[in-house]
Amino acid sequence: MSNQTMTIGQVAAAADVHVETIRYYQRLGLVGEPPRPLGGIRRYDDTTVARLRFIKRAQQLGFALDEVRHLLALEDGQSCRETRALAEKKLAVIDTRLSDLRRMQKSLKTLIAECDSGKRPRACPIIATLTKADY
Amino acid sequence: MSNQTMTIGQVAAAADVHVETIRYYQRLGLVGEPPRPLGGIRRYDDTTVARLRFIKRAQQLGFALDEVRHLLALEDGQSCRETRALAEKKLAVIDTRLSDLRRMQKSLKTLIAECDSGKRPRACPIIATLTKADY
DNA sequence: GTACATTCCGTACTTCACTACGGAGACAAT
DNA sequence: ATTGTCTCCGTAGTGAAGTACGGAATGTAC
Repeated sequence: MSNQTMTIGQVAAAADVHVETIRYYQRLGLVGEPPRPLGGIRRYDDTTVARLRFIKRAQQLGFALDEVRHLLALEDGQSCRETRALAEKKLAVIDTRLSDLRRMQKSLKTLIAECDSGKRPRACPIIATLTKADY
Repeated sequence: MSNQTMTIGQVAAAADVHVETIRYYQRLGLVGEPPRPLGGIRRYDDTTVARLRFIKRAQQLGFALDEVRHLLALEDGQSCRETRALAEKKLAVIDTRLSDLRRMQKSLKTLIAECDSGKRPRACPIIATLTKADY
């Protein structure tokens, strides 16, 4: 299963992305292009599938493709020192993202709770709150 | 201060957005366009500033402009229930995102710790870590 | 009353992450 | 060996959320 046997379409199906997306990532250099046998078709193995899944998950975590490129450099890089530094930078990004999201979560929870506690004023408290003071 | 006295530029400054953004929102129907006195300039009052701040905060909470349009439409109608539903949908998205990020944070922290303890395997385990887990 | 800043309005450009399209060549099944 | 599906490659279009540009009119300051 690890030898180059899959077509791009099979890789796409396995990673649950579109063929065109793979080709787009290849253009961006996020995914490699195996050599094309003269007058033939490129073949892939499951490391490409793994890479695509990685990209997908990183994206779901809110990383832009440009940042994913750096994450992938962790995998491709040889220098432990460099790898560590990158990992730490990404960790800081994640920490920031987490606290941003926690703030949003808290606001929304409060708003919903106010909605539920029948003691709401005339207007919807969500609207009222959003209309009011600066965060 | 509540009568139509401000120019679009003053409104923009007060709400901390660009003039062009206001005009863009006007095109989208998120912000109204006061009538233009013949051969004159439109004047705004601070309700427009409030509206722009509302849009900004809703965006910070993760609402897309299209959803903001919905929120604004509900502002006059009393359908708190609908607004609540919208907020709850956003909250669910944020919750998912948070747990994904926490997982990523944990992975990276582990990675960095392994780096420090010097017993890191030959290859960077990031892709292995993130690829294996079924998110 | 002239210089400079703003407004108005339309159109076009930007970035991100794809998605679609079109035509030629390749491969697999009948 | 013909049909049909895939692959390859380039270019172009999409949608979200603006941002930039340019020319004419209008407003303000000195």
